[in-house]
Amino acid sequence: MKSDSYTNNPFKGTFGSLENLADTISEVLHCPVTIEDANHRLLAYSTHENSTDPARIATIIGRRVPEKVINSLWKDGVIPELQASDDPLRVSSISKVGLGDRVAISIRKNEEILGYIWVLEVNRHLSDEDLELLKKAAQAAKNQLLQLYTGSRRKQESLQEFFWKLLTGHSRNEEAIQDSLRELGILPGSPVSVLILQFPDEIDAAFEKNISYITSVNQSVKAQLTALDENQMIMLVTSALKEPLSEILQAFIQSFTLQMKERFGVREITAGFGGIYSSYHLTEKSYLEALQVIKIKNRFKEAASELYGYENLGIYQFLDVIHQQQSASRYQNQALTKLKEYDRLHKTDLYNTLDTYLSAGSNTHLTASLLHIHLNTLTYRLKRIAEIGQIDFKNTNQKTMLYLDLKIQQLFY
Amino acid sequence: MKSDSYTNNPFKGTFGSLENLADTISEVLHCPVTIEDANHRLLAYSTHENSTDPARIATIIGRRVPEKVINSLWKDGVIPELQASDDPLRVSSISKVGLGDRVAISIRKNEEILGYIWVLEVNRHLSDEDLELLKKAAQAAKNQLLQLYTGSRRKQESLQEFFWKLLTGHSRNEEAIQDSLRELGILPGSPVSVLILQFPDEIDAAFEKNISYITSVNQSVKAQLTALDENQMIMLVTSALKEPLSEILQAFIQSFTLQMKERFGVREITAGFGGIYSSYHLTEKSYLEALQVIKIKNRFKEAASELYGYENLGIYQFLDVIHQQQSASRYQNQALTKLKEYDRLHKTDLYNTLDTYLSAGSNTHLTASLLHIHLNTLTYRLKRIAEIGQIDFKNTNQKTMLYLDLKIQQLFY
DNA sequence: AGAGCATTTGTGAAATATCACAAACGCTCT
DNA sequence: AGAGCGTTTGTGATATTTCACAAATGCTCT
Repeated sequence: MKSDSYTNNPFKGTFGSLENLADTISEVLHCPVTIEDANHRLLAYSTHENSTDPARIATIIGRRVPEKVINSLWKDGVIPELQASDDPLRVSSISKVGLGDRVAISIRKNEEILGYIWVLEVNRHLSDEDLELLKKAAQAAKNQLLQLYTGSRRKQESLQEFFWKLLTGHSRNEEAIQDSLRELGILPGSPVSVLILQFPDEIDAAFEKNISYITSVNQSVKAQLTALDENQMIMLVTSALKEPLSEILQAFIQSFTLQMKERFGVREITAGFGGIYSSYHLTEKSYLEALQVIKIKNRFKEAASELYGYENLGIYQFLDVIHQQQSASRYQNQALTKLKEYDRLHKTDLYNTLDTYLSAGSNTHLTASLLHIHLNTLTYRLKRIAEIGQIDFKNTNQKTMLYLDLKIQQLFY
Repeated sequence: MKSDSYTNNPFKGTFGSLENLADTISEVLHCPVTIEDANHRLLAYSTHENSTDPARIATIIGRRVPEKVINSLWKDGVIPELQASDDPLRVSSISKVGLGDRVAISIRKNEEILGYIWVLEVNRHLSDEDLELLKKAAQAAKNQLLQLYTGSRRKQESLQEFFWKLLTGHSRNEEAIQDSLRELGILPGSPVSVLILQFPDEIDAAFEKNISYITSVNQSVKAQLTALDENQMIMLVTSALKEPLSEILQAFIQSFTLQMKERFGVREITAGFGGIYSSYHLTEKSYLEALQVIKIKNRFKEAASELYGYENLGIYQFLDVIHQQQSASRYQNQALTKLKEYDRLHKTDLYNTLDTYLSAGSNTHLTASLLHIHLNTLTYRLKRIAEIGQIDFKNTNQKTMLYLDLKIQQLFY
């Protein structure tokens, strides 16, 4: 009878230490085990196994889960899902951050998160029974952790993790956010926006120092929160100046890119910021908008080179909704299709000519020089384009539609 | 006990005729009652009451519910809802078609609709108990109707009602639709589109004759189904010719409007057609698109005067999705706002000037003549517009955005 | 090879757009 | 009333676009 009970729940009773518990779980499941607190600080890890993955090694070495890994888990929605449930969650490997296949479960008392247990599936794939056992292990860990947190030691969220929670839209309550901000020593003040600085390569510690130096020296823009995501630096920015934030940010980006180039020889910085809002629960929106700006700038290098703010994106703000509607109704721009077909058959360049011409605001001179062709060549081509594509260049509606469709095709195909 | 059972269900037992049943229901509920078959043909009506409404009078006179009323009930989703449930449905008065407040219930055997009972709430508002009684009345009517439909007399849908079912998207199964069409003597053939002809006034019988004459004389376009909706004639059209249907329809509309003007002196006809599809379950889509065309043509009289097909709407296809996205993100075009404010303060006409200029494809000559102003006046205004609105007329993105925003404001405000 | 076609380049004239400047108009404010 | 400002109209010079036509080039097909 006792043996039976043991098989059912090998984690009954108190263990001397969390290390003992980690080892026991590891023994039962035959997998490496890590136990973290709610802030992803390492509490204990099993020692019997040798095979493991880079993320676990880094966690053990640093006695904390690397920010990179935490960010990635937030972005993929893993942590929110863990926090919302008592059940184990299988997490597929994320090689980008050195994370192998694993199963995780949260340690919770009621709704409060106390920590997490991670089980690496290096040796074997956990069965449904194993997952049941893991739930029991989490129960056992709960008691241990409650003893650890003796009233005074409340959950202290890291700035970074809090920021990721905002960025991924997992904090919706404006008042709660403002309270947290004050606790974290940040004065929640007037309009903020999410600014993304994207560099050619992944940002390492030394490089981050350089960036931080330039941003902190700058007086106009204040970064309330900062996070790194591969080659992007993400900042929640505001300003004490009275000028519109969009202008301040624009000026900041220009001076920043200039300084990075002059001082550290870094070129090819793409920077953009999302909408400017007065509520922190719109941080995710602003972040997504900033990402959209970055995407557009990468696609339309020259045309969008002077664009930094989402609100200034112009038509680029709407290309995706138009595209969605077009896909739904199986729309195809006949003129463009015909031109492409003609180009293919005759090895001509009408499609690109039309794009350049329209993008150049129907300016023949400019277009010809951009294409390095004779003015008359251009006019000839335009005549052919009008014929083949049944285009009336005096019809603004049609011309606008062509322009939009051209940009959509460049963005999505 | 017997009396009790009678109170519970006064409609038990068979009645000699449906008229008797109608009178009994009317007595119990103190309201006028009408019973129709599945095709809205009058089967019986109560005679004890005198107060009634125009729709009921017309139904009794014509021994059928007027098409106008049926169409209206389809458009409002009343009939689909009745058909889907055994419960009574309260229908608010639709004064446009002479319909007073009433309660309706379908008479069904399993999923098959046998008919409907209508109760006019002229004297009193029916209570929940009354509605329960009505359900029982429908049960009683079921038995009567089943005797009426003796096997051979199946439900024969009218062309019009079938068409409305298509137009309102209540027929989704393509095969079933095609079967129905064949039954109705229509050969389901190649691409169809929904064409709407809109006239200045409501279409009466005499006028319908004139329309029908012109459409039937025409050889290129064939109307498979037709319906009237106030001042609109709605047609499901196809063609035997091999030219693209859009071109045929365009030519047809032009000749139709010309003939209506010459022969009957009818001006101000707005015509448009939706997408051209090869599947009948897309009829609703095509109908909605045709309605969109009509809407655009009414808003942008001159600019859209040569547009008839949805596929040729160009930017007008997307103004609504762009507008939705803009509303969601509380977007406002700063330049336009500033210009409007300036106009208000200085009693100038910059906003309209910009609109005309952009719509005229940035052609100064044309714009000046359209506005009846001197060329130099225009150039001066453009300079001011650029200053005030911070507009760079060489920036195509910005110009396009302005153009779109102008059209959106005209469409939605 | 060479006819046939689409394309590119060159030239010049006519139509349009752009710019600079001056004068006149109309409204508001003191 | 008249100064001040913004607006409109007029004139002329200059730049740009558009059009017509001719010639040269390049490619394909037989």
